[in-house]
Amino acid sequence: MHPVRVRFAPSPTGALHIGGVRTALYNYLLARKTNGTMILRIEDTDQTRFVPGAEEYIMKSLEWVGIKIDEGAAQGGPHAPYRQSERKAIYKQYAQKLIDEGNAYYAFDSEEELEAMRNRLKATGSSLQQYSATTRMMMANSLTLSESEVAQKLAAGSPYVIRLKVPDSEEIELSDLIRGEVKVHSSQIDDKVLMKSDGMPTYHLANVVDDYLMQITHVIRGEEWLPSAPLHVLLYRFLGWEKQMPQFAHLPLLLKPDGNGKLSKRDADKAGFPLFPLNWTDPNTGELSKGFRESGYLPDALINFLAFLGWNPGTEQEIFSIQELIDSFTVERIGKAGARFDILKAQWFNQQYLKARTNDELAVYLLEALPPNLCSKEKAAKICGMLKERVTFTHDFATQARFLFEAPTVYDPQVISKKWNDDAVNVLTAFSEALKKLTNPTAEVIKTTLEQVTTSLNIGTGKILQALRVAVTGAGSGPDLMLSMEILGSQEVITRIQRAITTIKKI
RNA sequence: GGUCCGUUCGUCUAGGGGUUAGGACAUCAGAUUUUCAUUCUGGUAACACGGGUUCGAUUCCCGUACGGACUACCA
Repeated sequence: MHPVRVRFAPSPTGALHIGGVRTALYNYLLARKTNGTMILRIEDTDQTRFVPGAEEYIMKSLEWVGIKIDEGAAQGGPHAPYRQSERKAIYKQYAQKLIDEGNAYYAFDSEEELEAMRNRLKATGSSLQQYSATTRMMMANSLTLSESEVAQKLAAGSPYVIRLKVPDSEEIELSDLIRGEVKVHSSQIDDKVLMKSDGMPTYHLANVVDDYLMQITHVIRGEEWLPSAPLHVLLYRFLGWEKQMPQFAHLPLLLKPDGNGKLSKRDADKAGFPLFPLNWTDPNTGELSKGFRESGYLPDALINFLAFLGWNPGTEQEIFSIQELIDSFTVERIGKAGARFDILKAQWFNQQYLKARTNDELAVYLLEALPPNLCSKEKAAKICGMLKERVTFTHDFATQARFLFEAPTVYDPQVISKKWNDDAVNVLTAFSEALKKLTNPTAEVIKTTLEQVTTSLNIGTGKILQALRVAVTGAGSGPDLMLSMEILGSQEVITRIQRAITTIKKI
């Protein structure tokens, strides 16, 4: 396949939704697979929805998940600027071309007039309440007004928009890589606003102009754009760019985990999982939205999970590195139906990736949760090695390792009532005595020591193991006890056993 | 309402005119681990419905139902 030029084009109106991350991912995979170019274009044409920090957030998020941008607002490139607000003059020029050639027109209607038009149409029982071929001649625009009236209004600075003059009766065909041929009749499309009264273009114009100018070969975007894709085809045609029109691929939506509909923040909050890559605090409301990173997910696990929501390689392999995804990705294997977001599956992926990390890599997650200088790197790596089979999230290391740094203050009452008895106390007493004779014993040595004690007292090791565990850790279950005691050190183990014997007696 | 898109186990999905409809997550049972977790083995579980076409349809066609997206001077 020839090198593609693809773009991810978010608008900086808030945190980057996980669905957006998947769109970016599919674009990225295709770019890398074909040795093509990945472009990040900031679509900030809506000044009213601008949110400070959102653009930086998007960039940081993509960086975290490992999607590297070749051309974009931050890295520049041959088609700079990559921020639409900085390309205002460019759009204006093409809007003018459309007007000059009779494919667009000025419209001066106020909001109230538009509202009145829609109500009028509604009252007649019309199925469409649109500014279109059937209604445009009843409105205030350069089609109905005389040339001098229009010139006068323009000169007087009356607010206006530029609308596309959609042909009234024509079948518009478009070919989608995922859905095949899609046909829409032009009567269903309204005379979309191309330039807003503030001088900014709308998405429709800006997107077509930029995709052409930036030589985009494939437009991979969410399914919500499918209904307006025929409009974009029209725009390419009127601008004389039909031969250079990119190929379209409209991705299936990410759906709510239960019930139906597009996945939203509400659903995520309700089900208690994040919906954004990184933590995000809304500058206006101060509301904090949890990120996958802060919730303990690994970026490559998240990417693997996301890649499989709407795409699959056709083999039985489930775990894919980003490079493997790049190698096996094809748009042909993208599905058509929306995919439910199943956080349990994401957790499983995370667990698999955590297990595959080296102990040294994992040590970072433990260390960052601990007070400085409490634990050496080597010790942290050892602890993580012991714990890695039992964790789902990065923060699990710290919570599960807690007993190694803090002696228990409470003891699991269930274990005590079932397993704490004279035999246990006898073994523990003798065991701690035996430990005193050892220096830095390994798990192996500790184990044989314990077995020697139990055999000499003629008590099964299994009978008292739970008691030992509860004495040392406070809990009835946990990681390998012998290894835990090795890490704790014999002195600490002795102290804990003795404390347990005296405190539990009182209960 | 209209337009467009979609529909295989609970979920993500493979498959495709004749298959014991395959895998993964979840779930259940057993084994291992003298705990829990991990791991292993096994089980339950799906072609939305109705018509065609055909010797045969889950697969192709048409409807119906259901679901979704869109229907802004938002993207």
